[in-house]
Amino acid sequence: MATEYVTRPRALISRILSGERRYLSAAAIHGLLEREQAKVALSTVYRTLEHLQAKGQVSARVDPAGETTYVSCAGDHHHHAICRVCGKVEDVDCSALEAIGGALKAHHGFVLEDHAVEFFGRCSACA
Amino acid sequence: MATEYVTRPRALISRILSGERRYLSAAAIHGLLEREQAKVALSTVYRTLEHLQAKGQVSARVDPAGETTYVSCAGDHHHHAICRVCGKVEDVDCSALEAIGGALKAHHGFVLEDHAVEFFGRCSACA
DNA sequence: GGCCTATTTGCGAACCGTTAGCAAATCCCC
DNA sequence: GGGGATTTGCTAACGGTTCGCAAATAGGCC
Repeated sequence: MATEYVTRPRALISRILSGERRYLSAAAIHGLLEREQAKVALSTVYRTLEHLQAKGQVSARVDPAGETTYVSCAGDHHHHAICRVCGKVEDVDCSALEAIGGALKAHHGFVLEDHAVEFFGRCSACA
Repeated sequence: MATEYVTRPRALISRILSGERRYLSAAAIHGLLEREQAKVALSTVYRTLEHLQAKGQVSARVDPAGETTYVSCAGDHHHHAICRVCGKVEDVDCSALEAIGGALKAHHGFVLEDHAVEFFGRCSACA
């Protein structure tokens, strides 16, 4: 059965992700690895990202250009505020949204099951 | 200067989009056109979609698989509730979100400039 | 420490949605 | 109907992502 190995590429990628609180593409991570002389194949980066996602340690976002990007991320339900200048990601809880469920039901007969929210602006350092 | 032509492919695609209130991929639209014997090149579908987007008549969304999908859509600021069963899209105004700006500023020093929201659930017909 | 087997990696080719180049067709206006 | 700008169709290229398979690695066991 599926025993899980801790390998060098996985350790490196996990470290990079928890250090950089920004959405990074697979190619960007691959680039950072090269910069520190670590030879890891791009396909390994993709597979590791998929693996970390399955473990709930990373969440993914597809940017408007269609490129998938990744941040390290605790598992519980929350949203992200993304700085347009430096890319920094802040965790946002928004219980405010639950309230909208009632309005959707009343106006459209729509039963709300889930939602996705992203905030864009400037973080404290870039304001 | 850029005079704008109304052509057969553009008319067909506009009609399909305003008829189907669901997010459709370029390939899906191309398929619908074929089904009605209209011969339009896939690249024309892409160009028309880009054109309609620029005119503010269509809005795009990149699905988790990275495929871009399109709906006809009025210009003013609102969000979409997407039925998970039939794909139907309802327009949702959510002034409730404006309130979150204050909390973001207070907790993280984050200056909110914009947001993106999507709701998922079941529409009245599919509930 | 060395061995064994399942897991993971690296490489390259394949894939798929999307974009670009260019000649032919189309639209609009006079 | 004629003429010039815009749009289309076709095909090839592109960029990100996935896949297949043999070589390398992790980790338990003697």
